Amino acid sequence: MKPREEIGIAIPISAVERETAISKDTLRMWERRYGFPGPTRDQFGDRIYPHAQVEKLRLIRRLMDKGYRPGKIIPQPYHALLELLSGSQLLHDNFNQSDLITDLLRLISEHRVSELRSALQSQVQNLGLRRFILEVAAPMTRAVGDAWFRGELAIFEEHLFTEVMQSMLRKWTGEARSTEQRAPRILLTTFPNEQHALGLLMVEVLMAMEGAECISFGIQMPIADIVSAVAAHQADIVALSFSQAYPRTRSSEGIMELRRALQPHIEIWVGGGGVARIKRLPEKVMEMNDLANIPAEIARWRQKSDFSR
Amino acid sequence: MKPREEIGIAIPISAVERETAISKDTLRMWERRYGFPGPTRDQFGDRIYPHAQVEKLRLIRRLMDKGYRPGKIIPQPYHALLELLSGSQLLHDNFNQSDLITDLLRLISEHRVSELRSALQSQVQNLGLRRFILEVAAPMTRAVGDAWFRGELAIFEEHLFTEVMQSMLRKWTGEARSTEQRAPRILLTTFPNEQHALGLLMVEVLMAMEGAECISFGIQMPIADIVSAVAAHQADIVALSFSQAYPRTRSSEGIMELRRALQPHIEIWVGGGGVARIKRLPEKVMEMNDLANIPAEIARWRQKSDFSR
DNA sequence: ACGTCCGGTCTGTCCAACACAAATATGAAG
DNA sequence: CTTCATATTTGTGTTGGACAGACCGGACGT
Repeated sequence: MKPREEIGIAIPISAVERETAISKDTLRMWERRYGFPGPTRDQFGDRIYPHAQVEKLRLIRRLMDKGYRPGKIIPQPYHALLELLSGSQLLHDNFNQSDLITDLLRLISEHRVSELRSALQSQVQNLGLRRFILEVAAPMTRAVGDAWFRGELAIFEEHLFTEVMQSMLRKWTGEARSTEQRAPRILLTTFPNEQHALGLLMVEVLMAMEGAECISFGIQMPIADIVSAVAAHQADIVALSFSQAYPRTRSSEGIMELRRALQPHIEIWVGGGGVARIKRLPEKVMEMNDLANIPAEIARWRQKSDFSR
Repeated sequence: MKPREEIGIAIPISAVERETAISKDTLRMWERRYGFPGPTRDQFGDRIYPHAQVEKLRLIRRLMDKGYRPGKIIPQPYHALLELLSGSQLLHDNFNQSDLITDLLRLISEHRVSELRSALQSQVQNLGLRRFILEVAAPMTRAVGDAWFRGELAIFEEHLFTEVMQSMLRKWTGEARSTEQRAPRILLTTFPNEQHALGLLMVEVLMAMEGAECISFGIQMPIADIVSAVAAHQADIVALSFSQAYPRTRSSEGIMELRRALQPHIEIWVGGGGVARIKRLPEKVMEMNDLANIPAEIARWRQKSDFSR
């Protein structure tokens, strides 16, 4: 139990773990192996990390998410890493970023909340819910995450965007629907420590539009509880969402554990930036790499279901 | 990096951390100090925890959230802990629990989701939004938390209730309102590590009904960010929600830090089960011990504001 | 040219044992 | 009953080491 006075500019190891999502063990290991980070010590001999080092760690974390390996990037100076990042990603993303997204981002950074809200609302009117999610909500969520990372948005501005978008999406969830077809009953959730709820919500709305019976449990559900809930609600499919930041080992390990615990006829669908990087998924797990595929997958399930009946 | 074969019924330490939210370090420390948990070892000498021990750990975790200390409860056998759990709060709460709440709880435990949803919906119709929140949503949130604690509801059932209620409440947030009176601009959020969003949502809806301009940042906002956001959005009031489980020291310390960082004319309103137990609140902090007081407080603010103009 | 197998290197997570500040309980004195 | 000082409890930090599995690059066969 060692909370103590903030040291102004330098933060303790637990705070670094929270901010960078790099575990304490790994931070100490890097220090031993690569000589970075090289935190100073406080009056009790505990590590405290200066702001600049934390910034570099964030950069490293982001590059690792893109596939770079620690040994190659940790020894390099900050500016070289920045170049790597802009070389790999900025071009691609800014290129496809529509004017609309850019305008909406500006509304966020200028704190014009009500204008943001009405701009989004009118997009829903124009495009319809389905295209709104695919062409506005999803790209914007990605753009906001990237802008936060590049320091163009404060974390609280990202939070605010999340809230506004959540309010909009929730309006279309959880309403009773009746369809002639057999509706797959889909249980939606995320693993523990996953904080991002937006991806899940977008999926929920899209699935509901296809006539699926969605039961969302929100974020952070222990695996054992997922198993109980599947049994209790007689779900046909479990849909899991993983954000970019979710540790690869955790996600693939967790998915395998879940696959083993569930009966084979229960399908597992996974999606989000956090699964794109996983190389080997277990058998009998569906990767949804594009929200636009949801209708096709639900149709496939219905066909399979009719056939086996 | 040590993913390896699951041993069927026993799980490695990382999985226990994920499932119980007790850190690896703490698990090892308890083993040394109290002799529990006593995991067996796999072929590599790593700890693997049998299912029964994980269940006891979950129980311990719940009791600690209610204020029990590890040293007192860890040595006790499983059944004794179960008794502690059911004995602690049962009397008081069942006494003034209305039939309606009891019925709704039954719908949750029997997994009749769509019926729960329509039952709630019709309550909104009957009572109006304001009375619905005060007389149904708030007491139910408390009842569900208690039922979970007593083991009558699984955690996934509490999650599901939260999602359903959130969907309902979100429908009334974030809509543009225009009032003649000067609307206080209210920033809503919680401190880091606070997971409960429902209280905040209920407050948001009630405040919005009084014509306040609510800007909700969702949960888990660092204090420094709150300060920046107040400046950016020129908020008049910061409203914070604390759930029962929130550590007392963190809340009172955090509130004091926030009070020091904000200009004196910015009001701080705090509420929720987590502040009821705090003895000394700093000067110039409003405690909202009842949701029903919100209209009066907003009226007070308007009067004060008119006067000082 | 392309796929596949195989050694060597890289890397994160686990282990042990200990240290100690802060939180909490306990008991004494006003 | 409150207040203050002292004792106990408890989580998080420390060092240093081990090693399984992921990853890379070269050799080989088709």
